[in-house]
Amino acid sequence: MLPKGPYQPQTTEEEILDFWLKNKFYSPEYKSQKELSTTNDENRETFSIVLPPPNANGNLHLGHMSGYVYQDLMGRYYRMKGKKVLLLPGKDHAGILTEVVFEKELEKEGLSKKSLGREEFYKRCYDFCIKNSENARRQERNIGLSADFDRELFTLDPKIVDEVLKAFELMYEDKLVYRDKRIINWCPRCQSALADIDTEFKDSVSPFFYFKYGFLDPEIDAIKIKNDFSQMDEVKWIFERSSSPDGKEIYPFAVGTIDGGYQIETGEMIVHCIGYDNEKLIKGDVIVGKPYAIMMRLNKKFSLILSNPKFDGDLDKELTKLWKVAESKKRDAGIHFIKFEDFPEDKYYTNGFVLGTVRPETKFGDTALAVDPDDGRYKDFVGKEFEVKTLLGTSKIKVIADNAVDESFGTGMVKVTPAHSPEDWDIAKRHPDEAFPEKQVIDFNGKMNHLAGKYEGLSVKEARKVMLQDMKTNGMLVYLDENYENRIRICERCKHPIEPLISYQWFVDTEPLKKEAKRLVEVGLTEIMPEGKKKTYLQWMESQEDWCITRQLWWGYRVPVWYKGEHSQYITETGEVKEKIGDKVINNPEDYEGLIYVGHDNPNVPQIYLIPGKHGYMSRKIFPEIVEKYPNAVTAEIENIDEPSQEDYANGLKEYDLKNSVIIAHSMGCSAIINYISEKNIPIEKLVLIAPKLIFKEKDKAKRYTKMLEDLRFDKLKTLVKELVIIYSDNDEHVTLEDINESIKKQLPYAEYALQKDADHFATPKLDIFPQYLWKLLENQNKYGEISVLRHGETEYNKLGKFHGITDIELNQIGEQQAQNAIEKLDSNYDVIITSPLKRAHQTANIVNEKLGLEIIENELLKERNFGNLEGLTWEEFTDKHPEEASKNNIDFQPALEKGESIEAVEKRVEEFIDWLRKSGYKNPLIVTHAGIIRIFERKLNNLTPEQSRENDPKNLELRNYSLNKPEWIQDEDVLDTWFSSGQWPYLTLMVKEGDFEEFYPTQVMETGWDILLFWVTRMMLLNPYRAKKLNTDATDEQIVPFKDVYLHGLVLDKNGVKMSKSKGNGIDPFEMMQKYGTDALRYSFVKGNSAGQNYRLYEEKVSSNRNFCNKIWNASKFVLFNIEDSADKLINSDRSELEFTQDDTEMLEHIDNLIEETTRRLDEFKFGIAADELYESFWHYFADIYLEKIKTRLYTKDREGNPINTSDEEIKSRFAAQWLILYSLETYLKLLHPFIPFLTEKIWLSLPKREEEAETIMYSNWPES
RNA sequence: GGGUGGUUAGCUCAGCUGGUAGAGCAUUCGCUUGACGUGCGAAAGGUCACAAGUUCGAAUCUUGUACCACCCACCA
Repeated sequence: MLPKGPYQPQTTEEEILDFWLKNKFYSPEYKSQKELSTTNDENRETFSIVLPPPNANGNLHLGHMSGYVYQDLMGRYYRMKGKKVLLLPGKDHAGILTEVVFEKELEKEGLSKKSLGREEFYKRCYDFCIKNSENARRQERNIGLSADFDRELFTLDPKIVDEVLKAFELMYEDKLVYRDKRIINWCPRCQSALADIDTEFKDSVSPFFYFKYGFLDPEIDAIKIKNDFSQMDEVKWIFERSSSPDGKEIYPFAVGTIDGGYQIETGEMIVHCIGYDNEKLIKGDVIVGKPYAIMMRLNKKFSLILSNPKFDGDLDKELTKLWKVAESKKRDAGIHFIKFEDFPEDKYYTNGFVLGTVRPETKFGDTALAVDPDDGRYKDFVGKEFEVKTLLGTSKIKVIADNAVDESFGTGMVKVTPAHSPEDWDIAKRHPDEAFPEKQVIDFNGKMNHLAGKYEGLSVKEARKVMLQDMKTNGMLVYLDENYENRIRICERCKHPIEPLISYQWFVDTEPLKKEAKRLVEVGLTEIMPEGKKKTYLQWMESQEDWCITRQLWWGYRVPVWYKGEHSQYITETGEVKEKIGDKVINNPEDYEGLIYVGHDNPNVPQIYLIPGKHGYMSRKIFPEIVEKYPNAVTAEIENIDEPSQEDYANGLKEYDLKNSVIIAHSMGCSAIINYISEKNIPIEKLVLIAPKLIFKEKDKAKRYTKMLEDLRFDKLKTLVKELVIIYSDNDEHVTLEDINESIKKQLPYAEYALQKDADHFATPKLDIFPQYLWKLLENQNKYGEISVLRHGETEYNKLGKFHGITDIELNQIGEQQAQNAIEKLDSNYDVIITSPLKRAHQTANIVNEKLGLEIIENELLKERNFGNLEGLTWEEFTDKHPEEASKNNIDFQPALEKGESIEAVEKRVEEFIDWLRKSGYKNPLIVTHAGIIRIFERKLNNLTPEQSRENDPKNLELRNYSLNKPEWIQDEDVLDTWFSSGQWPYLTLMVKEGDFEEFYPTQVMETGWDILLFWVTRMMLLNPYRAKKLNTDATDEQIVPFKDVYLHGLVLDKNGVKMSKSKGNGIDPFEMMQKYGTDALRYSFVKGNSAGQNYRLYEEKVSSNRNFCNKIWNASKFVLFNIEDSADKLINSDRSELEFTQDDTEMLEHIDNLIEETTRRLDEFKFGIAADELYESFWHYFADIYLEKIKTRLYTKDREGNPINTSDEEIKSRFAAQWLILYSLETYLKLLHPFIPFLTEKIWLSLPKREEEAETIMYSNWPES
C-alpha cells in the first residue's frame, strides 16, 4: 500500500536509489530472478552507451544532466526489452582547463607550478581531480543514472594512459603522427600551443597603422582634391539622391555630384553633407557648402565632406556619426577621414607602398608583399623585388599576387609575415617558388627578439607604442586609424592574447583518417541525428587540417617520445625556427633518424626479464628485490617450475618479447634461455647468468657442465648477446675455479664475470652476494660515476648566524673537530679531492685528507655565493633591513642584494663545474664546498625545486652523493591534447575490462550535445575505427565504427533563450530543482516535447507542471491499489480472455494497445519528446480523467450510506473485469513511463501484486507488447 | 564568404510518411465530502512569417523572399 497524501519525492527517491544500488541492478552482468529462472541469456543482445565524461574537476550542471537523462532513458528502455545494457561512466582530466584551475588553487596556498616540480604537481592535481569528482559522482547516482559505476574510469587511470600512449606509438609507426614545424596558436602566458578550439575571440579597438613601405601613393588624388578645395569658401553642388542605397533610411547627409561634374580618374566624386536639414535634401536642391574634410578609402575612392555654412553644431561629432553609418553599411576599414586642417601632404604623401596593419611589430618578419592578382594598381609591381625603407634601415622585398588578398580592403596590399600570421603562412606555402624563409621576430615569451633590432626585448605592446613614435618622426606613418575594430584571438582559459608562432610540435596526419570517417557516415554505418548535423560533420571532414596534438603543459599524458640528448627549439640569426637534438640540428625529417624513440617505456632502462631456475629459488628471493628497484622487470612464468623441461621454458618464454632486453637467468634458467635465444635468433642487450653450474652437483654431472660450457653455442651467443655476465660460486669440489675461469676466458673473452669464494650452498648461493654487483650491472649509463659532496666545518660566522659568502673565515675549533670526526664516515675509494678555495673548505679538505692521502685540487667555481652588502650581517640585522625578504626566507632566489652575485650566476657557475667534472675523467671525486653550492647540486643533480633544496639544507660535514650521469634518452616535456584521449574514449573504456570490447563494441548510441559534435564526435570517428582495425585487421566496417547512432540533444537555455552560464548567473541549479520538485519531474522536463538537436528552454514552471504529473500518477495508483486490494491474488492469476469487458473496457484496452505500439515506435526512432508527450496525455487525460471516472461506480462496494452495492453475480463479474483492467493498465503505464520517470514508477511497481513471470524490479520487467 | 536551424494560441514549444490545428504555462467561468485543489469540469484564444508552385486537398512537399538564432572560415 502506498502512504496517503501527495507524492513525496525526496524520501521515495532515497529509498529506491538505495534499493537499486544495493542490488547492483546497473551492472550488465546482473541477472534478474526472472532471467535466472528462464533460459540462459548468454546470447542476449547488448546495448551499450559510453557516457561522455564530464570534467573531473567540477560539478555537474544542467547540460550534463540532460545528457544523462537521455542516455539513461535509452538504457532503461533497452534493459526492459531484454538487452544486456551497459552505460559506461567516466571522468575527463580536461587538460588545460584543469591545469589553469589548479594553478589558481595553488596560488591561494602561495605555491606555484614550478615550485612544486612536475611530479608533485601532477600528484596533487590528480588528487584534486579525484576529490572534486566525488561530488559529480554522487550527483550522477542521485539523478538515477543507471550506469555501471563499478566500471567507472578516469582518463588518467593507468590502464587508460597505457592505451592512449599506445595509440601514439601505433600512429607513429604508421606515420600518422609526425613531428614538424608549423604556425600554431601560442599562449605566452600558458607557454603552450593551443588548438583553434582552445582559443576564442575578443572584440577590440586597436590602432590600425597605414604606413609606407617604398613607392606607390594612391593618396595622390586626395592631395589633388584637397588642393582643389581647401582654399574655397563655398562650392555649389546638385543634390542627387536622398536615401540610402537600399532605399530605406534617410541619412542626415546625402550623396550627390558636384555642380559641374567634378571628375577624378575613376569616375564621379562622391560628396557627403553635414549640417543640412533632411527635408531639403529629400526634395533635391542645389546646396552651397564649405569643403571641410575628405573621406578617403585607400582603394582610390574619395568623398568630399561638405558642411553647411550655417550649421552651428559640432562638425567633428557629425563627422564621427557619418563614419559610423558609412562603416555599418559595409565593413570597410579602408575608410578614414582627414580634415583639411590635419592634412600635411607635403610630409606624408610621397612615393611608397602603403600598407595597413594592426600589428606593425611583425613587420620585421615580412618576407614579401602580396596583392590581389586582379588589382590593376599594383599589376606592374608583381614579381619584382624592391628595396624599401624600413624602421631598421632598408631591405629588399618582393611583390607577389595571391587571391587571399582583397583588393578593396585597406590598401589592397598586404605584408606577408609567415611566422606570425596563419594566413600569411598559407600564402607563403602557396608560393614555394619565392622560397620564403620564415622570419620569427617574436619569441616564445611574447617579446621582440634580435631581429627586431633596437626593439629587441620589448613586449609586443611596448614595441608597437615605440614604433608608432618612430614611424611618426621618420615619416613612415601615413595615417593612424584609432578606432579600428577587430577581433583578437585570446586563450580560452587565461584570456591572454594569442601569438601565432612557428613551432615544432607533434601532429596527426588526419587525411586518411578523415577519409575513412567520412565514408563510414556516408554509407550509413554511423547515423547522425538530427539529419541536418550530418552535413556539418561531413564538411568538417573535408576542411580540417592536420591536428596539433602536443600541449606544453604538465597535466595530461606525457608524450611517449624520447630524444637522444637535450632537445630544444630556438630562433636562428636569420629568424628561422630550428630544433636541436643533442648537438644535431634538424634540417629535414630524415634528420630525426635515430634521435627519436617512441614508446612509453623508458628507453634508458631496457626491459629486464628474470628467468627463474628450477624450484624458482632466485625468483622467490632476489627477483622480487630486482622488481622493486626496476619496476619494468618481469619475472617469466614457467609451468612446472619444480620439474621444468626445456619445453616448459620455451612455452613460458614465448609470451615475452625478449628482443634487445636485459635477461637475468638463474641456474637451470641459464641453459634454457641460451637454448631459446640461440634457436630463435633473438638479439639480447645484456645476459646475466647466475650460478649456471649449480644444477650439477655430482662429479660426472660437473664434467658434463664443463662440456656444456663448451657446447653452449658460444659462437652463436657472441653474435646475439652484446654483453654477457656470469656470476657463479666456486666451492664445487669437483670443478676447480681455475677450470671454470680458464674455460670462460677461452670461450668468452668478452664476458664479464664475478667470482664468489664463499657461497655456502650450491643451489642457493648466498643471496647477499649479488645485489650490489647486480645493481651496478643494470645501470645503463655508468659513464661518469658518482661524486660525494661534503660541506665544510663550522666557523665563527656560522656560530653567530652571520651571512658569509666570500668572506674568508677559518674554521673554529668545533669546525676542526667536526672534520676530524667525519674522517671515519668516509669511504676510501675516492680518486681526488676538489675543494672551494675559501679557507673553511680547504681546511676541511686538508683534515679529512689526513687519512685519505689524495691530491687536493682547488676550483674557483665551488666558491660560496657572494652576498655583497649582506656579508657579515646577522640574521636579525638582515630581518630589520629587509623584513619582507626575511619573512619569505627566500634569500636564495630574490635577495635584497645591491651588490653580490645573483642566484642565476651561481647556478651557471655550478653547471659549469659539473660540466668540467664530467670531462675531467675523475670517477669518484670528493668535493668540499658550501651550503649554497650544495643546494644548487640538489637542484641540478637531484631535481629538487628551489623550495625543496632550501628545506633540505646540509649541516656541517654532511656528506651527500650524486650521480653525474645524464640519461641518454630524454623524454619530451609535452603532454597530449585532451581530445586525443577522449577521441578514443569508446575504444579505451571497453579495452580496460577483459571481454568488454568483444561484447560491447561498437556501442549503439553516442548521445551528446550538438555543440560538441565537431570537437568530440568527429575525433572519435577519426581514431576509434583506426584502433579497432589495428586490433583486428579482418574487422568489417560494421565492427570498427565506435557507435551506430549519434543522437545530439539540444542545449539547455534559460527562460529567455540565453545559454546558461555561471558568469551570466542565469543558471538553474539542477539539484535545487530536484530538491524542490523531485528528480523525476526534472528528468521529465528535459525530455517532454523536445526534439533532437533543438535547444530548449528550461524554467521552473515546466518542472513544477511535471511534478504535478508525477503526483497524478501517484494518486491514480493509490486509487487503483485501494480498489483491487480485496482480489489482488485472484487478479494476477486471471486470464484476460475469461473476463467480461464492457464497451468502456474495450476502448481502454484498445487505447492501451495503441499507446504501447506508439511509445515503442517513438522510442525506437529516437522521438523521445513525442513519446513523453503522448504518455502524459494518455495517462492523465484518458486513463485518469475518463476511464477511471467512468468505472468508479463499478468498483465501489458500498454506497454513501454504507450499504453494500454491486452484489449481484453480474455486477461482481463486471467489477472484477474493471479491477483487472485498471491493474493491467497501471502496470503497463508504469513500464512505459519507467524510462522517463524511474523512481516513482519503481516505487509503485514494488507495491503492486507481483506476477510470477515478472522481475523483482521494474528495471528488468518485461516491456509491454500490444 | 560558406553552412545549419528557426518563424505555429499571450508566453514556451510539439506536430512535417499532406486530409478540417495540439500541449504546458497564463487567462475567463464553474466545482467543498469517497485517488488527487500539485485537483475536476468547461471556455476563450491561431487565415501555422510572406509569396509562388505541386495537389481534389499544404502548417506539412518544391522554389523564392524577409526576419531571428547559431556554427565554420576570414578580418592584412
